[in-house]
Amino acid sequence: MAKVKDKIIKKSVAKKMDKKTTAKKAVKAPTAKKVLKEKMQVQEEILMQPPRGMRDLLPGDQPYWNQLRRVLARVAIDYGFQRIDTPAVEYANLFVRSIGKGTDIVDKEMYMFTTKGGDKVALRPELTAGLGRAYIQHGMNVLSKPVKLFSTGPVYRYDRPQEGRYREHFQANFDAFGEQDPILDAQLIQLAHRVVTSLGIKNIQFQVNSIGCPKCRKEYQELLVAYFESKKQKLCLNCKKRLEINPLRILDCKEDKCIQVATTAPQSIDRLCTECRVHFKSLLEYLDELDLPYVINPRLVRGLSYYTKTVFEIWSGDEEGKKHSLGGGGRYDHLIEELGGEHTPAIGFGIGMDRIVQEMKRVHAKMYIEPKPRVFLAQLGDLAKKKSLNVFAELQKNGILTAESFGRGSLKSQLRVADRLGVEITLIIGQKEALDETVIVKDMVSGTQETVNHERLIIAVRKILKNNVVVSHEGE
RNA sequence: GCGGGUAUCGUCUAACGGUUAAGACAUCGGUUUGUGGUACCGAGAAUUUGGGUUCGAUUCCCAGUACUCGCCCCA
Repeated sequence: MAKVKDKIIKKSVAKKMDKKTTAKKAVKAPTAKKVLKEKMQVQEEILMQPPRGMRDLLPGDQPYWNQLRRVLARVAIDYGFQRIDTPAVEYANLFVRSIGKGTDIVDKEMYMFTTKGGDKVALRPELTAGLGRAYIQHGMNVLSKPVKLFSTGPVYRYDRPQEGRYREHFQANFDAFGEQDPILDAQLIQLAHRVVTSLGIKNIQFQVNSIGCPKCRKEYQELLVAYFESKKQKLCLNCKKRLEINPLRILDCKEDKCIQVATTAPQSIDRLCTECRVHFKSLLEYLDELDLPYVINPRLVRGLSYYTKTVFEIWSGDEEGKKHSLGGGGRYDHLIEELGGEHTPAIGFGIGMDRIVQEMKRVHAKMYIEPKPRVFLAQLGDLAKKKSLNVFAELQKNGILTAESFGRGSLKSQLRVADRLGVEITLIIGQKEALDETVIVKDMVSGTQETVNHERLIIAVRKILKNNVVVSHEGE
């Protein structure tokens, strides 16, 4: 924490001060003290760590994230989804209306605050609501249907952090507006499947269910409440409360006794109205046709109240039989209407990017590694140092990715860095070369080097790189 | 929000209640100043915070914090 770092600074500065005071005179002591004090104050203020549940995505993790981003972007194009970005902050009411009162997300887990202007706003707990808002606001209903939107970004939930569960996490959303045909449902599941499998994640399972439309769900819910009322004594404390607020979620309870009660409870898929039953049936037919790994889970409910008909989740299983939820979604045929738009059937799903990355690591998935520089530029002496910035820019302009360590003085230490980076060529500019307008081109593999004029530099570099590529291809 | 576990350099690990808190890896510098590797030398770098017990706490006790596991919930 902050005080740890204070100590560190205190200690190191104190030590340095000792050295200085003994070596020279105590002239600089007051400045050092002042610097120390300022540093301590700053570190106290910022605590040297982000708030609870927030974390950094460090460079070491980025190859996984890059791979994921690339796959998402590619799949979005393939399936005709267009990118959209909406703000992380929206009016709180948007989420209260869409996700629904009585859900934990809204009641317990939403970051809400009042702005200086007095607006009640919230950090988005999911992406769909904002997309719906944008859809209405920008009149996307006039676009040809379905309107397919793809979005990624941070979402926020005030949870207790755990592994794979953060207060800020990243979701990717695919949503299709304006089409009620169940083939869209199937296509979206296919898309989700494509995303995870092209990342190398295996042992995927989809769970699907239908929770009906408002009409048949109401009848079902009444039936369910009646059933649970009769068995109320056997339910856990939480579920007794749920009976009042959100009875569907009792089906989802993990308590043994509730599971027992729930297994014999009436199932929503048995109580669907004709329209919903037909919809669900044809979805299943499509899924069978696609040969996707799915099971029907009659107890799958989902925590957001805007869902209708189809709901589904993506799970992956590990060797120990543990299952990890990667994402989920469903149909929300009435959300746009509830937000004040015209009747627009829609379906969408979100995946947790953090959890996907977690899975990628677990299965040692392929990562996307940025191209590495194959050339290093070393300089020696003041004049060469000045020249080197231009040479560097020249190389970049010609598409030659170049590394450097301009801050280092000795040629030896620069070559050491070059060696560690595994570059194939090191360019050396010393005092003499700077005056002659030449550069030493050193082949790091053979160790040979030649001095070339500036004009011939790019050609010389390209020649060596080209030869190396041929060699390495033959080697493979 | 509730319960359990854990906490030492950047990382991984050591230290009968008494050490100058040790080592490895990594980082930086050097081995006569314009050439990589190895080797060798050197430097910086930690007891999560606050209390208590004790002559003395990294070590024992209590609390806070963070991480972690299970619940709740979810992605």
